[in-house]
Amino acid sequence: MFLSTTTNNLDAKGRISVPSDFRAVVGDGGFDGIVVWPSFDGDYLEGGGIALLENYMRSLETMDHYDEGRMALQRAIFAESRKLAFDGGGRVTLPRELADYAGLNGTATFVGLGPRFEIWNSKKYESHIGDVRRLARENRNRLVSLKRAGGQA
Amino acid sequence: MFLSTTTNNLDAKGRISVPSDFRAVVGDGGFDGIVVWPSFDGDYLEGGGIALLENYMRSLETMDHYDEGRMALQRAIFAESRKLAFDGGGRVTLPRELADYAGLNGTATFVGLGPRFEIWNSKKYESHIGDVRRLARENRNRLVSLKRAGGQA
DNA sequence: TTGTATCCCATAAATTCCCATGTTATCCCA
DNA sequence: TGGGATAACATGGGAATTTATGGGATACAA
Repeated sequence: MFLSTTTNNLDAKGRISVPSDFRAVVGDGGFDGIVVWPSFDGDYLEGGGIALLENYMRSLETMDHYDEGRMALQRAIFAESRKLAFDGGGRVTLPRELADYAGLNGTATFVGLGPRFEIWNSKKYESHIGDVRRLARENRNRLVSLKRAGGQA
Repeated sequence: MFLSTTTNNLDAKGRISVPSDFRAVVGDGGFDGIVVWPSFDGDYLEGGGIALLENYMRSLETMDHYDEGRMALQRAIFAESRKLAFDGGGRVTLPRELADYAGLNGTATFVGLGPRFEIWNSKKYESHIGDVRRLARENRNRLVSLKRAGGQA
């Protein structure tokens, strides 16, 4: 599970350290790295381990072959995804088109969201997170009912 | 279940002993430690075992993927949480931003609340607990009716 | 060649691990 | 039911390891 938020440097070669917590999560799937694609919800990147993409593939298989949504998801996620391997220091090299899409320069912010994570321009994320906190507070009552449904600690 | 209230020292390295009762509770989920995040409700921290976050994750997955509130909750909870592993002595290192958020220095107070717990600035908690007692007294009748409706105790 | 992608090495800072110690709680046995 | 032995806990300090990060050197391709 991807947790927490970390801001790391993006160097002149396009390299960035993946937070060590995140590296520990993606140790499965036989690929030592992460998978990243441009979000279709905004100008940031989404990513996860290879296992996440395999899950997506399995759920797509349950959808109708000519379902518009299915095809859109396939194109938006699979076609746009890049496999990024870790170097000896736990970094990946972010292809320029991905960095450009998310407006990344100097630093980038990894945001853990449970099963997947996002990579944001650090400044944009800071201005975005305020709204998120407000919305979360407004929706807190829905989480309380989840707590009741959800078992032990 | 997290019970009782304990005040422990927060040392210069940001380390603090997790009460041994609490450590016994979080032995599940394959992670030997706790998860802590800043409360939505005030300047203190909330925490629990990794299993609590996994429940949140499962429950959020049952909600509509494009629900604004769902996404806000996901961002606010997972992105703000930190996994804190126990050291050999049963302590965790509290990241500076969490300690700052809760105004912790010198000591901190762990408050067991059943499925989760809170971490407070000890002084603040002492002044807070007075209000809590008053509220509990005012709501005593509601607890009695619960007892009649429910099972034991 | 020129830009790009890999790989290797170096280093400062942060984090984790390990050991020591005083204190408190628990156990055991006469 | 007194202790006294034993174990568990909270806590401090230092050593060892891991991280994050920068800078070459090398190989490849446009």
